[in-house]
Amino acid sequence: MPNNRDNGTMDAVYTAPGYLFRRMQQIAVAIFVEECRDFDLTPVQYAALIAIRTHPGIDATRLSAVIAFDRSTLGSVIERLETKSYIERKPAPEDKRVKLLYLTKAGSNLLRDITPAVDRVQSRILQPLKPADRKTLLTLLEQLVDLNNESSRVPLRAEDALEHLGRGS
Amino acid sequence: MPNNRDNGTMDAVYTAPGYLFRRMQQIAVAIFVEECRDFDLTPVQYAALIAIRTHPGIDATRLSAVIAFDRSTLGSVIERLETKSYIERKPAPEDKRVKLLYLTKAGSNLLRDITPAVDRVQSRILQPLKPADRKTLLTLLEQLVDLNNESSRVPLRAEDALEHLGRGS
DNA sequence: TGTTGATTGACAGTATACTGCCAATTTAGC
DNA sequence: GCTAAATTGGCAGTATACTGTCAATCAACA
Repeated sequence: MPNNRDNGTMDAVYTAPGYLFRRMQQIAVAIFVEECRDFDLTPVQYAALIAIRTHPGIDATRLSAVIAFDRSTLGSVIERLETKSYIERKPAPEDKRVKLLYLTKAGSNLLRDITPAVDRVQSRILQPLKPADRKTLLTLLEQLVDLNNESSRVPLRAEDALEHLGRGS
Repeated sequence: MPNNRDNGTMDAVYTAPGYLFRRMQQIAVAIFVEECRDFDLTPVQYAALIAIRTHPGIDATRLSAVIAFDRSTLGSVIERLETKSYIERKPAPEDKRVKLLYLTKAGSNLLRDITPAVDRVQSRILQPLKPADRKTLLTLLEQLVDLNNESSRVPLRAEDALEHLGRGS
């Protein structure tokens, strides 16, 4: 078999940034699931909980902007978090359309308990690299995500949450 | 509002590798969809087609190993590709369990036509970075995916396809 | 003030991803 | 050769993601 190495077009797939980012995302999720098996929480649910803790009383639309997750997807995420009693959804008195999100005590406790596991996740993802390379990759990755923000379907708008808080206070 | 900058825990989310890889994957998919709007093809379907072209007569299980996609997921991907007549599924004569995958003429033509768009996708993903940084990031990313291969739910096994070909020839 | 336009949350539909489970089939061990 | 274990593809169930659409509601403007 002389053509073991000339899989040709497959190499183009294996070295394409799009393919590599997909693989890394899958790997990161797999590590998260493994480390957090004891807690009934997914990566997206974790990010949502952190954002709600940081911005108590945020609504779903603003939450989606703050963590850059799709608003439609977030609907079911919020529903699951509410079913598990980690958050509460209260109608806003001054606007009958919006529902304000608050962390419950159970949600707060969960975040406290899961933090060490999540720290291990982030550490394990980059672990195979040399420390200097980890730093380099992370810096470039942050830059790239930021510079590509507008190419995303749901660009990150961290300020929107403050706008919202400005209303109430 | 004095605490604009101390969103504290959100910064931990924004700089976490897991979060950044998720964002980059979403961005990469968004760019793919935009560039390939004229073609009825998703990133996963594209990778599957390339792999089938490279390994004609591969079966679903080996295909999942060659592109490192989940076998269950791949079932519906293959079904969609077959519905769109880009591939054919033929029963293997020597093993009644397996169904062999082949690219059709339409699939072949599609790959030929879509290639420039896919090249633009890969180029656009890294475009915001300086050329030297693109190379650095890509190299580190390739290393990281390779070193984390076993942490993936479906590790890449490029050789399995050759094993399979060894049977028939 | 009354209508238009925007916003919010909900829903339907499609496409990954992953976990399990299952039947048919093949292979391995005895 | 016969049974047990492994393989293959399919299916059900859950969880992202994204596209649309829709009704209720609010805001802005004529």
